[in-house]
Amino acid sequence: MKLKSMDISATASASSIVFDALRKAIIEGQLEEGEPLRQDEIARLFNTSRIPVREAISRLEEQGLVKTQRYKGAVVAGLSPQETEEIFDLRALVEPEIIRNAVPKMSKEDLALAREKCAAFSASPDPMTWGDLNRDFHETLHGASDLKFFLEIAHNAIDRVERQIRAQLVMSNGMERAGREHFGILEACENGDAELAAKLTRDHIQGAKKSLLAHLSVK
Amino acid sequence: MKLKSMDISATASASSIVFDALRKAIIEGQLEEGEPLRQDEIARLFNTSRIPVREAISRLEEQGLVKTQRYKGAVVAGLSPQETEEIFDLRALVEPEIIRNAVPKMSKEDLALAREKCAAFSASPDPMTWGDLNRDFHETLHGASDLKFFLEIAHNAIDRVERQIRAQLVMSNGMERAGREHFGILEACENGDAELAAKLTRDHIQGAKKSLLAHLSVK
DNA sequence: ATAACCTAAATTGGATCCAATATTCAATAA
DNA sequence: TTATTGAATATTGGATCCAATTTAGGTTAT
Repeated sequence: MKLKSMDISATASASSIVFDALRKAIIEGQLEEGEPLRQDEIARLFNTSRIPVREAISRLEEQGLVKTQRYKGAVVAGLSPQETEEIFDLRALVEPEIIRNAVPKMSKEDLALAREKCAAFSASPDPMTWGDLNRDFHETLHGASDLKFFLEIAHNAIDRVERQIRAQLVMSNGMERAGREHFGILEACENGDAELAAKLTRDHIQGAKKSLLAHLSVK
Repeated sequence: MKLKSMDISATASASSIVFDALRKAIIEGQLEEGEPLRQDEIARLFNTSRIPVREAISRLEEQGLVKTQRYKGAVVAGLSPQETEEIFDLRALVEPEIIRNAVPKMSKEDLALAREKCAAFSASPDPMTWGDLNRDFHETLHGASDLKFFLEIAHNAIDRVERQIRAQLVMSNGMERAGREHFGILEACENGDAELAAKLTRDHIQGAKKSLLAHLSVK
C-alpha cells in the first residue's frame, strides 16, 4: 500500500526566516527609519552566515522597505511626507476595488469573523495592539477577495506606511474615528452593498491620510 | 586642492547586471514561460559565481517574474488567463491616474517627444520592434508624472504582461487599433484634457484586455 | 589648532567549497 | 515486460574565505 504524501518539509530556508523577521521588525517599527542593517550582526543573531542575510536584504530592497548603497550597506527606508501621501492615495485607489470585489464573496463566517475583529479593535485599551488589530480587521475583509495582485499591492503599500498608520491611530481621535469607520464599512459589507463599502473604504483611507498629513506639517 | 567627487563608479554590481539581463530576457520573451533558470549555467554565461545569480533570481521572484521551489530551482513565471485579466484590470485602474497626474505637468518638449514616439510606433513595419516602441510611447507619457509608486506598480504590471501585449499587437487589428488609440490619448494630452486622456487610457487597456482574452479563450 | 594624509579596522561583494535534496537511470525483482 | 530500488549525477542552500571599498583614528605639516 502507498503511504499518503504529506508535506513534512515546511522547514523554511534560512534566508526566508531572516527575511520575514526583518520585515516584521521594520514594519512594526522595532527597527527605526535610517537604522543601518549590518549583515554580520544580523547573521550572528540568526546563527547563519551573511549569505542568507544578503538575500533577505535584497528582497527587502525590492519591496522598498530598505535602501542599500554599494559597499555602504542597507538602511531601513523612510518616507517623505509626499511619498507618504502618495502611498495613501494608492491605497485609496486599490483597496476600495478589493472591497468591492470581496463583498459579494463574503460568507456568513467571513462576516462573523470581521465583526469579531472589528469589536476587538474598538475594545482594545492597549495602544501597542492597535496596529495589529487594525491590520487584522482590514485583512479579514480583504480575505474574501480573489484579486491576488491587488492584494499584493495593497499589503505592500500598507507595510510601507504601517508605522504612520500606528502613529495616526494614537493621535487625537484617530482610534475613535477608525473604530467608527470600521463599523460603517462592516455594516455595508453585511448589507451586501459593495458600492457603499468601497466608498467608505476610500473615505477611511483619505481621512487617515489627511489627519496624518496635518500632523506632519505641524511638527 | 580637493578633487571633484565624480561618479566614476557606475560599475554596477554583478548581481544587478545579472538581474537586469535576466529581467530583460524574460520580459522580451527570450526565455519562455516555465523555462528553468539554472544558476550554474547563468553564472557561466556572465563569468561570475552562483552567488550574484541567486541574488538576482531572488529579486526577480520578489517581482513575480520567476517562481522558485526549494532545491528545485527557478522557472520563468507564467500567468493564467485569470491572472492576465487581473493584471490588465490593475493597469486600467492605475495608469489612468498616472496620465491624469502627468497631463498638467507635460512640457512642450515632452509632448513633442511623445508625438515622435507615437509616430514611430505607427510607422514601424517590423513586428519585432512593436513591443519596444509601444512601451516607449507609454513611458514617455508616464514620464511627466511624479507618482513614483504608481509608476513602479504600473511598470511592474506591464512587465508581467509584456509578452501578452506583444502578442496582442500582432493579432488582427491589434497594431492598427493601438496606433489609433495612441493618437487619441496623445491629442487629449496636447489639449490639456487630463480627464479625457485618463478615460482613453482606461479604454485602451480594457480594449487590449478584451481582445487578448477573446483570443485566449479561442485557443 | 586645523586640515590634509595615511594606515588600520570595519564592512560589503564575490568566489570557492561543502552539505542537503532532487533527479536520472541502470540493475533487480515480480 | 514493468514496476521498484538504489547508486550516481545534478542542482540548490549555506559556510568560509578573499578582494574591493569605505570609514575611523591617528600623524604630520602648515
